[in-house]
Amino acid sequence: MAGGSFTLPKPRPNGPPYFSRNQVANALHQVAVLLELQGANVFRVRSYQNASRMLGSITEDFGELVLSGAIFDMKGIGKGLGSALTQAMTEGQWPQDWHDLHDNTPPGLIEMLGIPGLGPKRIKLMAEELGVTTVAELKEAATDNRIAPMKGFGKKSQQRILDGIELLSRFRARRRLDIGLRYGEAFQRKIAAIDGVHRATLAGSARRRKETIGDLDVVVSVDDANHEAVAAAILNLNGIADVKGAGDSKISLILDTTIFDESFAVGHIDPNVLDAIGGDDYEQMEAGGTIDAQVRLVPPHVEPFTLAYFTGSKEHNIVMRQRAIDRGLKLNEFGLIPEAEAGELKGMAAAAFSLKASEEADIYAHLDLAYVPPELREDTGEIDAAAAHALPDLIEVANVKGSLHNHTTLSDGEASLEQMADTARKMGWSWLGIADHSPTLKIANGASADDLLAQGRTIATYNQQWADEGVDFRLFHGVESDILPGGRLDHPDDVLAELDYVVASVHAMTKWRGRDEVENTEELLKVIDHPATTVLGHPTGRILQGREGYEVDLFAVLEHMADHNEAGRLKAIELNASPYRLDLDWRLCKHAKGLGVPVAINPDAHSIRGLSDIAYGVMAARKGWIEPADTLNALTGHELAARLVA
DNA sequence: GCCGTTTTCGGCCCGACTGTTTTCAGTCG
Repeated sequence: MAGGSFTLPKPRPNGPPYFSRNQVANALHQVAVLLELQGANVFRVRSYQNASRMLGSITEDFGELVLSGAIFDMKGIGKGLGSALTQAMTEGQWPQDWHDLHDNTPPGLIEMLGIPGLGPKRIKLMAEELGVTTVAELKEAATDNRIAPMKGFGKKSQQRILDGIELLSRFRARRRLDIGLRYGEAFQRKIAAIDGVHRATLAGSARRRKETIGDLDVVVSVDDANHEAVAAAILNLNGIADVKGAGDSKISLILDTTIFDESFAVGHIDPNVLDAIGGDDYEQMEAGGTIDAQVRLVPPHVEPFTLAYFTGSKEHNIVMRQRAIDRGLKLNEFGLIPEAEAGELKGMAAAAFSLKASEEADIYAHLDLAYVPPELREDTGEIDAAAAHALPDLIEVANVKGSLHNHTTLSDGEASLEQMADTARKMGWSWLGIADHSPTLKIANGASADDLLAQGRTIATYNQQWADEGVDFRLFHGVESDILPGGRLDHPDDVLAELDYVVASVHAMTKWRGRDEVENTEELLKVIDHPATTVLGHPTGRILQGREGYEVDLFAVLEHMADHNEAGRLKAIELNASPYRLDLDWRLCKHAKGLGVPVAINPDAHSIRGLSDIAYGVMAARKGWIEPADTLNALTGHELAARLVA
């Protein structure tokens, strides 16, 4: 989750506290992975993972939590982890055995975990028996037929490892949300159209709207009488490159682009960004390609349980099951079964005694919970909120009235000001913000101050025209200003004063990625302090599956922005809606919301088509617990104008 | 490693599938 290499974070120079919450969560995650590879007790591993995830979802000031000792009261933090974290935060030292774990684990083994079908046990065994410590050595061992003869392995395992290494190098095993959804929805539609299918639903991480998707899950409800025929029809669909396995209730297969009836075109990304992340290679990776899919066939009365089960997340399911156990019930993919009645029966047989559910909501109701939208099912507090009937009323695309960060032909956009405004109106928006690039970003044809001011005069003319005609639409005029050294903006103050707002963004990625978290964070705090800055654009600069963002303590940045907002100065954080970015990460949205920092969901559109990327931004915002009132997008043009002046 | 008003020890979610076995371990979600 937190970016950076797989090494324990270095303490900041001016502690205590010596580490940011990001860094601690990251360190805990690393230790969990390393312990797994050492063959440690799985429950011990889980406690590190739980602690790491918990840190990502708390809203309290983490440094204070540790320094005051309140950390020991957090669920999932006991004596061991509590004192380890306290020592780290107050003295700047990770426990010695965490360092030892790193020293004793070749990095290649961590990489091997990304190979499908390989887990910690078998990686450890191969390292011990064959001495392989890198993916390259593993490939060599498989090619030399040294893996198949090992106990517990065989020809098929060996081949699967070779295939997995190939996959790892091509896709890093996951696809972006937009790509995964396109495959998933195409596949789901084809299955739904088969005779005898009651319902086909896309489940898994695609339904939860994760920013990347490992494989697709489709839950299909079908009467027993049609089960076999439907299974056969699915295997005959176009778009299936390979069938990996077909059991009674589960079909595993690989889809390729022939699943699409129309031609497969990928989304748009700035050419300059594309170049920076490998250009053709990156495009090829996403255009050509395959995705794994699993189909589960179940009878209709079982389907809600199966759908809930395969929507996950795994962590959410674990908490749900525990809640069921507390009520004398057993929850699985077949039902919610009273322990006493089912006795020794298992699986579908026990499901005959299940409580009834015709929709997922019934399952939650049986457990005294409000229905939890799929996006929230990550075990980051949604169960407690559902128990208290305090779940957020999540934002929807229909709530969006406009967006602030969009480009025109004045810099590197494909569409004119008029075309962008026209499209926004057709989408039902009542306002649109134009923020073209600033002069320093030459590669994106950054506009000069004169051209920018001329654009402003054009916008004023249009706004007057619409007002005269009684049209409920207006343009806001801003700029996407590069953040220059020292946290300065890219135009003189008198030019900035002419604008409605400024989106301040980092583009000098090489420089920013070469620096540490402390320096980067300080620069951002400075640019936020500039009176003209309204929105912090794509806050980490990450490109999903392309490059990591620069190191930054976004918790500190958000807290700083919160101070400004409390003093009445609007400082919003962007959730860049491009499916290539989705930056701010959804995991931090909830934190922004808790601090009262408005979220600006921005398509960063470089074309009229780019405006529709708002949908992905809304998906990520929903995942981050965002309600309409937490955003700038749900404001009317009139309301936004008032906020920008204040 | 965490947790606990039936507990400070002995649990910790659950089942399917695969490939390897001949009753099961590993992986996955």
